[in-house]
Amino acid sequence: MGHSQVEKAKSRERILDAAARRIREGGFDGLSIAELMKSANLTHGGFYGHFPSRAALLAEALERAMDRGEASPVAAPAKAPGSVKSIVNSYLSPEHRDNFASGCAVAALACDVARSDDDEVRALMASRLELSFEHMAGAMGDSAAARDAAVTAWCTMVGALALSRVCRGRPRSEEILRQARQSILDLEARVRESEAGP
Amino acid sequence: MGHSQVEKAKSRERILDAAARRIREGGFDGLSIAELMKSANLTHGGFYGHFPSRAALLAEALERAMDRGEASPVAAPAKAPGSVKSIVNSYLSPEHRDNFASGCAVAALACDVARSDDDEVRALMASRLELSFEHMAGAMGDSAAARDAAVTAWCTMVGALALSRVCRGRPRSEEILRQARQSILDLEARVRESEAGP
DNA sequence: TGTACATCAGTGAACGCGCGTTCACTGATGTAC
DNA sequence: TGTACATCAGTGAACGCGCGTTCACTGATGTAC
Repeated sequence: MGHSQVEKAKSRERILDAAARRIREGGFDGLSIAELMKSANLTHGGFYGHFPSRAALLAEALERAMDRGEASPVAAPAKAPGSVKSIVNSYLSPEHRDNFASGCAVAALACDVARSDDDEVRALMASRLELSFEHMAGAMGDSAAARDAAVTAWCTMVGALALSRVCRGRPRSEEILRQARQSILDLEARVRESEAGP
Repeated sequence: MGHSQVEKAKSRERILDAAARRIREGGFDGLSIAELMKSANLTHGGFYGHFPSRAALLAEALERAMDRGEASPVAAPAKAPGSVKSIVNSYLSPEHRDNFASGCAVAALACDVARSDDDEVRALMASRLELSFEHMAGAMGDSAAARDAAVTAWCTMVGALALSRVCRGRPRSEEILRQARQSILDLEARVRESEAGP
């Protein structure tokens, strides 16, 4: 191939998209440069023409994973606010549970990021979480109570998706999703009541 | 050293305890046989006198991690039931957040187990989760509503601890713990009301 | 338009390293007499 | 009690392997004239 900046940029995008999917499937440790480059139709040696190191790629791939995907908590704020019901119905669905690669990066990687020594990586997820909290607070009415409830709702959603995945193949897996959906809708109802009250 | 069955069993315990701590700190991928054996004051070659493979150790280490530790959701059922307040106060504390090695294995490893191909590993966490749900249901009054709420409470606790760890060092980290504690206490209050009602 | 040259994205062999695992050996302990 | 032997938990060198990373090279494309 010749030296087209456009072509090079496209290669970089392919690598980054593949990495963003792969870390959600297999965690940070599950990604190897050779496999990654192969899945982007390149050979491993070319990697360092695009990224300075594996660690630098992982940080960028996490960012991409958090910005992409229908179920991403961060993709949502860009869209119309949506109802709490539509949020929990898509987030806490069997489809999202079964689809790691294009699902929520927080649910897929929270444990990995939690124990990461890399401050950049933790800061990145922490800042995207703030956007997710805001988005949920908006869907709940944007009151003070809504902003508090949004944090709980996110904890419940992330925990429920992870536990539901652990239990996949058992009836409990669906029960977890259903319970969490209902609890968050109840939570919203109480927030709205307190809003309407004195 | 001579061939004392007792001494060998003690070595095995040291290896297993060290492994149970290490996987909670660094995930399954963060454990290497050589480092593990060194931390148990042994050399790496002796490992296979105790376990048939790394994978077999990981399964046993996860089991141990889930059975041990003050904050473990599974250690709790063995103790007196305890109040919901005492459970959330210890589980959702900064101390638990900062202590991976002896903390809850679910919060530390849910993402890793969720994506594990090893059915044995997922089945193990799934079965211990059932005990945890039962324990929480008991603390909430053991009604039908309590059993439902227990599932939500666990999702919230696990999610909150993981997200709080991601945000460590930021004010948000403590806010997450506080919000989750309060929400679970609110949840319990509503369960008790429904119990006392018609 | 056609030729000569420069650029540089991508190639693939090679590196040092740490990993999980194997195995011949060691030497302290328990047992037999 | 003392000696000779058997046991076997633990040792440490060695293995093949895949990893992240480096680098001399290739060859298609863009540019200059």
